[in-house]
Amino acid sequence: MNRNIKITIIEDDETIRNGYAYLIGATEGYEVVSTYCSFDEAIKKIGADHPDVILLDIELPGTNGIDAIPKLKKILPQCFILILTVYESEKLIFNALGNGASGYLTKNTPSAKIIESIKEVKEGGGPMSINIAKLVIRSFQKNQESPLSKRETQILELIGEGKSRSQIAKELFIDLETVRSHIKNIYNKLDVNSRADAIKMAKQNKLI
Amino acid sequence: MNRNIKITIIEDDETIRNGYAYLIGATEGYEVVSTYCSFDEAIKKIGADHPDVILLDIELPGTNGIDAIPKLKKILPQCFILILTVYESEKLIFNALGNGASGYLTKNTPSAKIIESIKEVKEGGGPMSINIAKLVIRSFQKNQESPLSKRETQILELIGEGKSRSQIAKELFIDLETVRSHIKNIYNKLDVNSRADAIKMAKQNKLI
DNA sequence: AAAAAAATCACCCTTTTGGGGTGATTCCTT
DNA sequence: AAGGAATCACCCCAAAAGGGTGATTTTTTT
Repeated sequence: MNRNIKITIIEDDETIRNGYAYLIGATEGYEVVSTYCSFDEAIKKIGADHPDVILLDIELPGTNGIDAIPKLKKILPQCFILILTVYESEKLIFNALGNGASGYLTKNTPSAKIIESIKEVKEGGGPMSINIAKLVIRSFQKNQESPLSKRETQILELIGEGKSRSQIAKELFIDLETVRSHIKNIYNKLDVNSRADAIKMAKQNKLI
Repeated sequence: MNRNIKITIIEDDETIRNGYAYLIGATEGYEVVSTYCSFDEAIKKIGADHPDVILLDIELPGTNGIDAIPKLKKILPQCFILILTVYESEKLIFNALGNGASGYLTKNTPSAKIIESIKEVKEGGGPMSINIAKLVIRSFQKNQESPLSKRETQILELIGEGKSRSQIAKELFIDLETVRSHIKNIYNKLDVNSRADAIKMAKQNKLI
């Protein structure tokens, strides 16, 4: 017989916390080993709980969920962290994933799906709600009607990699002056006058 | 009654092409309006087909699938493109999504899932095979055992945004010399001696 | 409490880079 | 034939980058 999947819930809203705990605990094969109302509470004892999966809220009193992720990972490196939140902000999601979260579910996710996601993540899959998947895909989509020409886009990409004019010139087999010329045109088109601003503008408008 | 979802398949392998065409065509609500064995063939006539969804192979003779995406999008801006391939390379997937593909399915995807994905993408969802989702999540995960300190990582990130020492100093409310010092330490730890190399190394090792 | 690591600042030095201006040529594509 | 794209040239100067060396103060870890 398989061991139960051990789950810890960190969520400040008591109703939601108890709701999830009941929901998950009532499911065959799942076991809620502990619940906490904040990360700062959790950190004291969670090491002894050794859960397989942590359901982590983002908006917590004290240490927020995003900052909590790496600290939890440090104590429980093998543990999978599932973010459960109402927000769908691009930055938040990417930060959470970047910090070591294994998945991201919004709170409107049906309970069956949450149970399924816990199992998925435990087995090495990457659960993402359809909304998150959409967001991620959109975040990759470049602007199709860029004001920049192909060459200009290419050069802006290299600038984004921190390369100097001369490095770019070498890489593209063109003259240093040509690179300068392209950069001037880029600055004109984007209405900026520095590398940092050009990169910022380009990323905002998904030109690179 | 709802209109059928119109599908075009661009795939060079005849067996696979016909297989998919049969499979999809036999499904209620789905209609294969055309099939092509290459993008260069397709481009001539696909405008008149106005499909809702294009199943696009990556490894095509002539123009490859990745380069084909923006060109297809230009002719059929409303059309969704689903990449169907054997490869799961990170770069390929991100390029495809960046060029305007709406989803990505590997060829071992069960046929039922393909049908479902077509519908999903048509309704604005973002279909991603579980493998792709994993890949995307992994691509966001930063290296947990970075040799760099927090401050160093932070500064390296700003360098990645093309910011100069003085800009970084202002942003972090520290002295220009301190920034220099951090950068020197970063260079030492990463064993590089330029911004571009540091960024490259950092991205390779997912330090930023 | 001691040791190690991280973060802070200082001043030496030289070469490279960056950004602005202005203009010209060639090559494609429309 | 016109316009955009890509190429190259030369003017200018201030700013930035990179290397070296060393020191102080916090913070973290042992």
